[in-house]
Amino acid sequence: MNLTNKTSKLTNFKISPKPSSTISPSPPPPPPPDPATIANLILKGDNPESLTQALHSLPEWTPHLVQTILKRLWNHGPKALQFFNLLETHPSYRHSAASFDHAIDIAARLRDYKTTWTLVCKMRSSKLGPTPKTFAIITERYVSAGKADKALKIFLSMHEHGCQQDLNSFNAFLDVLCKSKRAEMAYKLFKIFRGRFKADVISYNIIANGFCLKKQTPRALEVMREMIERGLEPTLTTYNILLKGYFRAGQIKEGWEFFLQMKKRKIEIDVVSYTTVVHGFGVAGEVEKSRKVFDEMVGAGVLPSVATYNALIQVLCKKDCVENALVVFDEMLRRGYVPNATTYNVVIRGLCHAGKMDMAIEFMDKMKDDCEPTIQTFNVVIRYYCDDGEIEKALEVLEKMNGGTCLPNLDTYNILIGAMFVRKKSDDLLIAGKLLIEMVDRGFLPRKFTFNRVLNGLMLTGNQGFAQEILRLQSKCGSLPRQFRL
DNA sequence: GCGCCTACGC
Repeated sequence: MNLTNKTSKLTNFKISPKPSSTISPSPPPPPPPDPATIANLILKGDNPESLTQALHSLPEWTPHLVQTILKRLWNHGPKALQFFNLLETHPSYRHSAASFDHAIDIAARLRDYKTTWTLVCKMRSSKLGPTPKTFAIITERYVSAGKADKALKIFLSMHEHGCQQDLNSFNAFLDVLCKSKRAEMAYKLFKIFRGRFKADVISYNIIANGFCLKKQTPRALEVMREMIERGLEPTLTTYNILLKGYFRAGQIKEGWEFFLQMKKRKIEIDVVSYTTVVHGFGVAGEVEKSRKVFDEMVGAGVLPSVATYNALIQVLCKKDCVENALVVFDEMLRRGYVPNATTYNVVIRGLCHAGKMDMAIEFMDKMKDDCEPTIQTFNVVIRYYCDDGEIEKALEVLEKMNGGTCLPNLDTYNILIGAMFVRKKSDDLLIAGKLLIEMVDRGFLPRKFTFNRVLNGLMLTGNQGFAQEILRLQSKCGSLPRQFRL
């Protein structure tokens, strides 16, 4: 047995089998394994054999623990899949359907379709699926990779994988198309298949929302009329979709009139409607109207949600000043609301934008009492440090990420690499090269522009050798699976 | 299964 450093590290964290020197007759059970520790072990473990051994020797694997670790490794696709594969040979643990879905999502995001379908086959032979959820994930990834036709074929062949299509999966597929701005294609398919799947209000809502996302409110209205003609009653969701559509398309007046019409027709306006209007007015620069609607809703017997507060706080940050936003933030706390990650991210962005970096960092620490910082939190702070020329501080934040909760994503790398050119320092270019290698290693594909920029920089600063290395990496990337934004 | 809040189109 070859016990490496990595395995003894496990002992330090007390997640290996109990020590033999127990005094009490019934020793307390070992503490549950800490997901962060295990995730870091996987990230650092470059020796697959010792890693396998370490993971297999863990006392209790649960689907929940596996899920948590996969989530943590989300921005390191190759490592996440390695982890998933290593557990497949575990003597007793068996993957759950949810873990399979997660691994399939990661493989498809890496555009590693061979692995994706291998996992689907394994899922089937373990009698865990594939489920409609699995197909929603796969088709979404194909569509966002620009392969909508392939996604359609996959949807239509679901039954060959032992998964029957029904109205729910049809709606889910339409939604995938609409969310990636393919409302026209979704609408065509909808017309072809609505009889076969007995399209319902939700199908119509999805299509209407698809047109709204493309700022085509007249088309969305058409869809709504069509549903009425066919004897389906629009729901509050239908109206809220249209309402949002007007504001998103910049039709503020139309949006407000639509809202008044909803009131007039005695439609029970809910917190979503109000949040839409508060946000819509604010984004259009109508801060006073935004506030007025916010104040009105309580009188109308509709309580604001955290999302409503988030909308108002964001509006004040962007169109008024961060100080007034903080007043609302405090008011929210006084009324017993628990801010979520969006609340903090909005406030942190506002503080950064106002040049109050120290306060932003304070909020980032305070945030941990209520929720975990997200990738957006880190990216905002890194971006503003870079803009301020505080490259070292930005890199410190990156270090923190790699040692902790949230791994850097494509945006993080793009922001940082971009910042390595402002000081015209040779050392910065070396860091840019290192970051480029790291991001490729983690399954992100840099744009051609990024490669060329780093190459030029390295050549100009006399780092020909390193430039050669980057060049080799670039040619290797041509055949690598591609990954893009989340 | 759809709708509100971070982030949005170059």
